[in-house]
Amino acid sequence: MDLRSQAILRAVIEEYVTSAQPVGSQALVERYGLGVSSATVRNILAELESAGLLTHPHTSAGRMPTDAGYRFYVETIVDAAPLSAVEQLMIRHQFGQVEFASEHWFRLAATTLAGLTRSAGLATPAKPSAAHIRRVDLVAVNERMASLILVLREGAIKQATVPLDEDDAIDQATLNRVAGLLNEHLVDATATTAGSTLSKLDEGEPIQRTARKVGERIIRILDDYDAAAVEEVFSDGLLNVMEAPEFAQSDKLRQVFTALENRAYLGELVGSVAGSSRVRVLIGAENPREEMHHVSLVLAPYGRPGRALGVVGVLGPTRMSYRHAIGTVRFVSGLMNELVDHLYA
Amino acid sequence: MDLRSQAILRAVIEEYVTSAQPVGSQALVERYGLGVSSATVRNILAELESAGLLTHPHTSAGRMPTDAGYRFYVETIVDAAPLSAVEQLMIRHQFGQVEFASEHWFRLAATTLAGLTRSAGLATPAKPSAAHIRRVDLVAVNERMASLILVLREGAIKQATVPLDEDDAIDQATLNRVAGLLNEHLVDATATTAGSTLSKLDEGEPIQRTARKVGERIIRILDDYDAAAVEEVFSDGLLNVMEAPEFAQSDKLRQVFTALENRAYLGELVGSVAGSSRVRVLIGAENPREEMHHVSLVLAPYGRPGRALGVVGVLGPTRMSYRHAIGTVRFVSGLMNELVDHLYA
DNA sequence: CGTTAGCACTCTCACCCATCGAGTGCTAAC
DNA sequence: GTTAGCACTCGATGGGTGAGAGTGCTAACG
Repeated sequence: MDLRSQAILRAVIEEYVTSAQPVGSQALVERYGLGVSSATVRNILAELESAGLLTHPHTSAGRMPTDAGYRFYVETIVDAAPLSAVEQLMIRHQFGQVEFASEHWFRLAATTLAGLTRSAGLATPAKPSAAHIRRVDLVAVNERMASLILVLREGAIKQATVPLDEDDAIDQATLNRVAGLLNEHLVDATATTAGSTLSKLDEGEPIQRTARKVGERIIRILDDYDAAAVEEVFSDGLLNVMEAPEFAQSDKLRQVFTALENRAYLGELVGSVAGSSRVRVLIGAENPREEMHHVSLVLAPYGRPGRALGVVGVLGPTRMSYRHAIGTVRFVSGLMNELVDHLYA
Repeated sequence: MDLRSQAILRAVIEEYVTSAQPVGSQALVERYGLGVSSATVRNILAELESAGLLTHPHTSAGRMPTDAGYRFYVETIVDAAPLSAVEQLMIRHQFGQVEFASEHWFRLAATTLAGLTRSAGLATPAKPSAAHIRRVDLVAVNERMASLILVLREGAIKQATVPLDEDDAIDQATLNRVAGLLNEHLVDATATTAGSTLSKLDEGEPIQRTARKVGERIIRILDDYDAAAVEEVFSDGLLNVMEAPEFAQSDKLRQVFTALENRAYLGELVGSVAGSSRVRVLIGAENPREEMHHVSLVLAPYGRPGRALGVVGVLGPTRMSYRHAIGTVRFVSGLMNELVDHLYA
């Protein structure tokens, strides 16, 4: 496609993104220094339309981009707009303020994305392919119950109660010895390796027997953690999307919200992105989900392939600033990469 | 007010709650066996209107309740509708499925309320007036940093990193001794009592010196926890509210959502409810917040007065089924009471 | 041959107006 | 006190109209 046509397509898209109104040939000539008359622009607009990149809501209206138009724009016309140094610094600072645990970061990522793009921010926690034990702790609750606290290398903390029999060790001092034993043997273990380690414990010895019982509970927790699909998707700034004029009659948006509540769908989405290592853009009807045909997603994975993977991204109207969104998502996913790396360093 | 008028007010409200349309005298006579003609009903409707309990959108339209009408209905005409035994059992079962920690319960409470009332469910965690230490644990991260894990009796787990100097104890074995010392002295302490206990430690002895340093960090965590306003308000089912026809043009609802994002406002709300021990109903313009004039809140506190207090509730259009909402909120707050009691038993 | 001016044409939007019907409020009779 | 009857009000609906925006086409231009 010739360069002038590209410039005009770009102008149409960028005008439409800000105004949310179909763009006429006149307006283009006036607002963008194209150096040609409106008639010429009209000819080109007609070509772009027959190429499927623009449409017409009706004969006497201006042009607006199609999904294919946005796709072409994203892939060939513009590059992502990187964040300014100031913005980058501010975001890094914010991440420095929260506790050092992946459980907290992903929420902040969603909030940050929402604020920067004035769209909805989405993020999932970095889910490890197999969680590793970092620390085991036992606290006596009463004569029949202990509270188990399990710290994972991934930054998560899990808590559970373990019932104890009469022949188990039940006072805090003994529980401390049990926990000591478990820490000695299970640090850095996963669900799989923990199993074989435990089987070596001596059933005859009381401390070891209790340790084994607790260990089995630990394995159940790890299994649950590993097996859970998308454990949680945090979203923020859905309000921003509500403010877009195309969603004034909230019908379309309600469908989007409903789709977002569907765990299975989110799981698919995350899965589809996790493979690649780049920012993925899903424009309108490119999304297999019918309800999402009026919105676009800009998603990127973060974390360590094969270890822990999460996804961050932005959801907005198809009429969104892809340049800005892609740049922002790229930066945030990069930052999350760094953070997760620290957990494994 | 005479009984027949009450019956008619009740009929208007219950009809309006389901139909969302102004109710005419004819419809009332047909659908509710009132035993009088529509003309008589009209006379009474006019009285109810001059009493301020009903309005008119315009001359030739039916009647709809005012906020005062709903208020009268809630206070004198109907009682709360208790949940069926089956529903109660199902809910109890669900709460049995999640981990035993107040941090999880309040989310489930919001989700449950949303589902049962088909409105938005709100819940805050039970915030203790002063958090109590239940367990301290230290894990070596590297030569310069330890990870501090603090378990509170209230069910919360806090994590922080503690920087260590050269002259501190830094290997895991030593950290275990430090943690042991802290557990020995600080279990059941609050921020206040922990301070005086720590000051008794001997600065000359290395283990005790490190313990003191960690202890100071612990106090900071406790202070933050105690001082935090409403730490979190979890809401679920905002979509249910979006589906109400009065919010078809999403403008009003957007204001509500914006108000809900305001922490300070939520703090006020929670504070206002925490005092009483009953279900509190805030109907439309009774709410001091202008943005909330088109919605109603049904709130109830839970927890132990003077110890840990949280709030659960429902947000819906003023045109909501108060009977059902009040019954449901009452049950859920009662259930949460039981659960929190277990933490202190 | 690409570019441009001119112009007829199309379609939406906003506005007006008449009609319709639901529901009221009043009056007079029961 | 209750009811039938009736005039009246006011929103909703639908058709008609004019203005305006923007197109597509044609013919002239460099």
